[in-house]
Amino acid sequence: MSDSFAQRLLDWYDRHGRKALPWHHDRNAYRVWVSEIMLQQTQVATVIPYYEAFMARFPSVHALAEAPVDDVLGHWSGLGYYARARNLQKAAQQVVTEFGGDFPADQAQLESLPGIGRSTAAAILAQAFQQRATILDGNVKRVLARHHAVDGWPGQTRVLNQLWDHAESHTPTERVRDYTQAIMDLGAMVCTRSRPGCDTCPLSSSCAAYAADEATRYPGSKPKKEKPEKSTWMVILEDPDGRVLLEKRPASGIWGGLWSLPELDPALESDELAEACERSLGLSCQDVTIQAGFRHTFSHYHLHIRPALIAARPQARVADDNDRRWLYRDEALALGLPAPIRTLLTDPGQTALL
DNA sequence: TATACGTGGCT
DNA sequence: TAGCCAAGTAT
Repeated sequence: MSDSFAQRLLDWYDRHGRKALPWHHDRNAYRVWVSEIMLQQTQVATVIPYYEAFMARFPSVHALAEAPVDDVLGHWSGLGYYARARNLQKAAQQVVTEFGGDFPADQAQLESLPGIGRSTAAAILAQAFQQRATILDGNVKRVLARHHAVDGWPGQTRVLNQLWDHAESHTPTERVRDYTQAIMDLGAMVCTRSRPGCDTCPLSSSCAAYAADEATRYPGSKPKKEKPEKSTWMVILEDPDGRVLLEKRPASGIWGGLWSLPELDPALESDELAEACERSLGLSCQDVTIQAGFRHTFSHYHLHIRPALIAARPQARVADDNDRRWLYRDEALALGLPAPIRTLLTDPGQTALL
């Protein structure tokens, strides 16, 4: 065992740690990997129901590799960061073709797979293979920034490198799987962002921030920047049968790869929408109704969404049948609709449309 | 190095 | 309540 830091953490874990999360049973590299990807920037309570449904549908790396991508995205819909889902399937296909269906127990080879970075590779090594490896997620950053009174925002390379150094130096050679879970659990349950439970923390006796009574000063906060305001038209094109036109979004950008209502150039005036639909979608429209807009806030900008209900004339046809489909709402919900668009389609209270 | 990428919980 | 943040990675 390395230092008393790790030992105190393990003793605490034995009494208070989380040991019955869904990915803790039937533990193998595939199950650990899926959980780690879902848990990136996403809280445990949010992940659990998605994880259960995902594993029921894609129980093995082969099942995931062979599935239609819309099926994978559909199971991810509502979780956010959809590149994770597309990368997940790409990586599954690579594991099958390049590694014979077995995840490599090697840091560099794991990192060669899309969506797996330094910390996720280490988590898989520790959790699935019980190999000594060092993780550094948000919880660990907070614990270490406080324990060593590391100044500055972890987004800065200098600060990040310091945290990695501390993380490496504390990683024990024995019980790495439990240690890795322990330091994350401590961050999630005791060394929380606000109101940390220093009174019950096993590390308080050596914690520099606690000694200075300044736990919440660490880690340093991100410099704040003004979020730009963007705007878009979202058109609810309805054909005489009551079907709605959806289009598959490009793989990059917001809601990448998901099916959503078509967007139109925000510079268009409302009386130009019908003509714009005819031009860009190749179908004839009538009866444009502008709905109340609403603002949606993302990590880096605000988006003002202006919904427009447009009736398509009978026998309307669109170009690009692969990328655009007329669908009844129930069918639409089975696809990878992102949550805000799903709300538009299903919540009459919000839009007074449907 | 900075920015893009989502959604939901917390204060 | 509006802003901050969460089991990070890719570009």
